[in-house]
Amino acid sequence: MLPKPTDSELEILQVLWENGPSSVRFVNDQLGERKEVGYTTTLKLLQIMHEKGLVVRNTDARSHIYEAAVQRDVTQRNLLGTFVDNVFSGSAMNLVMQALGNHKASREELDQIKALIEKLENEG
Amino acid sequence: MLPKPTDSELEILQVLWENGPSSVRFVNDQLGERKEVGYTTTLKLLQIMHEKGLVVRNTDARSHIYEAAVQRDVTQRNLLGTFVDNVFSGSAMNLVMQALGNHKASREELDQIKALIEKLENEG
DNA sequence: CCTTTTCTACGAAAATAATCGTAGAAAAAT
DNA sequence: ATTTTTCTACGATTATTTTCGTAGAAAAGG
Repeated sequence: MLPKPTDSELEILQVLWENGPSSVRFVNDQLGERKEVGYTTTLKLLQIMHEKGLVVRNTDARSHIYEAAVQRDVTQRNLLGTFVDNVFSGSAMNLVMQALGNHKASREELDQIKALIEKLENEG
Repeated sequence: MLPKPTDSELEILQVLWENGPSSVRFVNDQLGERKEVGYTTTLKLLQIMHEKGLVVRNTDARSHIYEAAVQRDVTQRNLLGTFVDNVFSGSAMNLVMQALGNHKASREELDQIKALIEKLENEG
């Protein structure tokens, strides 16, 4: 089983998920738009993530190209699971209620959710 | 602004939220039901949490009584906020869909959510 | 060519979190 | 009364995460 990405690793994964295979330079530039971060810091993190198996890389060219080795939705699901356990004592419904109640949802979003619920009702 | 509780601190807060003001011994016993943890570890954590302002304590008796200084739902809301940012790029709806789709929700739970949605629709 | 820039690798420091050992006081047990 | 148990305080250690400096090779620029 792959280890859980840390917060910093997650920031990098977001970049890779949204932009596909990328060089260290590119990832670092993307991160740099939100907060200052040293180049070798990003490099080191990507190397660690490579050791962990969170990313794969192509070292043909001098500047290596990194790519996410874990799927976005799978990772989100895993992290969501432990988050629900830690913060909501395992009650996903509790979390949903909290998220819905707090977020200003648009009509379209609410409709989406209603559709999903009906689908679930017809399955179960 | 109070600092965000760490994972271990959160475990302790769960105990305090569910049982009200408690001694170190009681908290430690509760935690001990799920995993082995040294008494002084729990003590130390509670002392740190006290410094941070996450708990208040009564030191009248020899064994001090600790109480959560942060509300459960407020804390959950805060943590949910940063979690949504970190893992779901800020999209709470995305998280809700993921949570709903993945969780085996009971009919009662689904009804609850539908009711909440309708309430939201009538407000917005 | 020679200089400057751009890489990777590696190690280590800094920051944060978690765990525990020991000492000494107070209370409880015998 | 003496021993044993139960506390707190405090410091230190360990583990984990994050950050960065330096060295040396490769590429690019002049």
